[in-house]
Amino acid sequence: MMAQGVRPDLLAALEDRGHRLTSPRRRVIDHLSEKLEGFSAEQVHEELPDVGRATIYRTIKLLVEAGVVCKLALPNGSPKYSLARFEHHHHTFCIRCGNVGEFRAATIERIIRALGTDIPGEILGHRIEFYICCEQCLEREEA
Amino acid sequence: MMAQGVRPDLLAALEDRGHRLTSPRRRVIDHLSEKLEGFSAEQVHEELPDVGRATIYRTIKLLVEAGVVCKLALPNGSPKYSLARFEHHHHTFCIRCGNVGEFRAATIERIIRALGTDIPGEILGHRIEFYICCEQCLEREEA
DNA sequence: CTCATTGCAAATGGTTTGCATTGGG
DNA sequence: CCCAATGCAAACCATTTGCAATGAG
Repeated sequence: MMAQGVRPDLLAALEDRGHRLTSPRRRVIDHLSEKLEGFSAEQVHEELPDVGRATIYRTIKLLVEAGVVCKLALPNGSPKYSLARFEHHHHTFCIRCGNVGEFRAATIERIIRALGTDIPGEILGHRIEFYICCEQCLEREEA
Repeated sequence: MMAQGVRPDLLAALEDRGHRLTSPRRRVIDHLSEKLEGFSAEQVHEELPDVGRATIYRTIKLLVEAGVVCKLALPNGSPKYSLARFEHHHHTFCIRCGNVGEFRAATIERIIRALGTDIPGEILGHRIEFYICCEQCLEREEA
């Protein structure tokens, strides 16, 4: 796993909204910047034991509000988060290892717009999730 | 709201799986049978005060496992449930009143199958949710 | 200097569980 | 009769909040 430095959009998310760049927040952002996969709030707390639990939850919430981190509600278990890579996208969730991925598909958006007639009321947003067995887990299975 | 009697599929869901048709369970099923819209477990508990909270949660869980009730995880707030009306379907969630609806769209399924190539790994399932302002709320707004 | 932010610990809230009692088959 | 199911209360667990202390700008 290669370090790529702090993600500038995470820092900007706080600065642009007038939040202070305190050292606990910087620690959280530095840590999340390395994340290539989905994570839970509690997991981040375990990985950064000397940042207060409340601060971790509060910082993640700020990042979600700013749109640079996505919150994924799962049918069971606590919510998973992931760094937003694309402007608008959907998620994949590996039911084996729990990793959250991201994908964008213009096709889907077009269909969904056409689908408006099937839906009673005004469509304000949508969410699409794919439950998958990811490539790594498939490989692991073959081995 | 017109009573339509107990939904036979809810009763069958318990019988077929070897669960007893006790009177608390029958109370829950009778009550849910009248539900035209989404509900939360806690809401059912309020509406049936003399059925133990634990029994309500346990019964709903049985019905979800049997596939006759759907569990809808929302990005915030507790899960909502709804009676399953179609074999395979997706949900609409009104962000004003919180009502959960159901719709089926064969088109979507076809597209999704074609989309497999965009997704790394094996697709095992999917979920689509629409966040809407439902017709009732739109009307209410106009008034 | 001042006020946003922190960190702890306590509170919260929905859900689950342990266990003695009950009642369906 | 017997074991599954109940109901209460306590336990759980992730998340939130109150509040005094702290530190960024």
